[in-house]
Amino acid sequence: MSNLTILRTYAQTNPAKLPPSVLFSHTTTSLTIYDAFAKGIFHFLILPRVQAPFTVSELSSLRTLLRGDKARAKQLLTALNEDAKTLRKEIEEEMLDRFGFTWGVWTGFHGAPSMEHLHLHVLSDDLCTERMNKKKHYNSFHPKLGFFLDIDEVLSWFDAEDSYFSSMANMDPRKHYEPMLKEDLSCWRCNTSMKNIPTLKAHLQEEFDALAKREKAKIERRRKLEEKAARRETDATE
DNA sequence: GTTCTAGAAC
DNA sequence: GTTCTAGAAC
Repeated sequence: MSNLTILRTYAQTNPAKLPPSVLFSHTTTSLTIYDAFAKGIFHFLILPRVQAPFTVSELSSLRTLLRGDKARAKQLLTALNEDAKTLRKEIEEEMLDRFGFTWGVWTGFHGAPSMEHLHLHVLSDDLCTERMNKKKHYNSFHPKLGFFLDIDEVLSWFDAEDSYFSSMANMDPRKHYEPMLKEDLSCWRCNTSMKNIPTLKAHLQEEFDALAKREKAKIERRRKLEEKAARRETDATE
């Protein structure tokens, strides 16, 4: 099976036949799969299943979708966005269970995707997993570079002027998006420039650890306050 | 995606 | 000398 079209194959397969190592969940219109090369601790892809009136080729990428019927595209993206909201809640529950706090989860498309078939990334913003090894991996998710297209931003194009919408829909991936992957490395949280990937990853890990500490302390403070309030309540009724 | 490697950076 | 990147080949 070709790597470039594996997502297309999944999108055309009966979900019951997909292995649990691939499939996380599905609905009548979409599949949520684990990203095989997770760049965040949590990293999923939501794919639209191939169903009329959509054709395989219209669902090839965000670009092909946006260049097709506009109303239909908006409806499909809105549905994917709803699936993503549900998924984000599930991710946050698991974050609390496994890590004791929650952190950011991003939802968006790559401007120049490397695989066929529309796929919406839903990933946690830690970005220093084992699979994060190359500048282009990191830059493809950097929220300030423009390669990663947040779904809310994409949906906002539908409410903009037609000329703007069509300019975004017709953007040349090779000319517009691909050069962004070569930008210098910088921390997306604090903007500090980083000389290479190992340095960046160590820095991101520090940022993450500091965030974990702050967030857990916040949760603990809240818990203590609630405990105190509950105690006062009991005292008052005694 | 991975592996290999030349050359740059340190 | 070692670490790291980036491009080519697969």
